[in-house]
Amino acid sequence: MNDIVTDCHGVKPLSEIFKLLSEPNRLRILCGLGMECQSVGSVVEETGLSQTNVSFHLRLLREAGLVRPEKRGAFVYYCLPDQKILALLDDFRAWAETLEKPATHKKAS
Amino acid sequence: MNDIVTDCHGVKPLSEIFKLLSEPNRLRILCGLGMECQSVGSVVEETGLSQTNVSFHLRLLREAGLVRPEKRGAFVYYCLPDQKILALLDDFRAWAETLEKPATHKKAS
DNA sequence: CAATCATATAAGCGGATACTCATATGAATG
DNA sequence: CATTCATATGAGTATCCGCTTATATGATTG
Repeated sequence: MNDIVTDCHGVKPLSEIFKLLSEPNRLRILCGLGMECQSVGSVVEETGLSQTNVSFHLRLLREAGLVRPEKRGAFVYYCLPDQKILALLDDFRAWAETLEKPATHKKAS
Repeated sequence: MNDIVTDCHGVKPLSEIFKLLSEPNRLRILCGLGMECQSVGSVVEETGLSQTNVSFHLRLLREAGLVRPEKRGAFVYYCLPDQKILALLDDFRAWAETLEKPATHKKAS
């Protein structure tokens, strides 16, 4: 296990995935697709973002294969091709909550 | 499980972690600390990055609690406070490799 | 087929960020 | 204590990225 330490040069593709997840709105969109596929309009409504902006984010996620579009009439529904990402995100969040940030030292005034 | 889908608004802190991991050099640095603590100079040597740049990245990682500094004489060694992140990164990478990117449609010429 | 609705794309702006150069701090060594 | 070594910080710059304002495509409906 932990093959990652044996090949620290192959982190580029992984970092690109993280870049996609590093944008709060994008992560929120992805997270919103967790329960079920959603149309673009539905995502717009749920997030409060502009339609243009949502389409833009969805495109990035789609091009990376993180979401999959599905045409239904005039609508396009976006789905998670693999629900496993939700578990991964949860694992990460659980771990993140255990992080102890260092004391920011302020001088006593 | 998958609490993340029940609270898509609390993704901000998680996205900040991902932002830290989204920079290839930063991820490479973190990855290099997997086996053992390393001094700044050692990281510089291993990555080929400038000392200033390494210090800059290490600061961000440190402030987030992802790495922990340890003074040893004139040197500062950086360590992973929690090796679990290596497993998480590996899980993510394994999953990322299963992603099917959509066919970029080119016209037949 | 004209109009409308759902979604996608293009161009541009403003802010964030990764990197460099210069410099500062702080420890070891003579 | 002066010099050197290890690391950290600050300012400046160039690039990237997210968002908006148009505009385009493509499907439905009358």
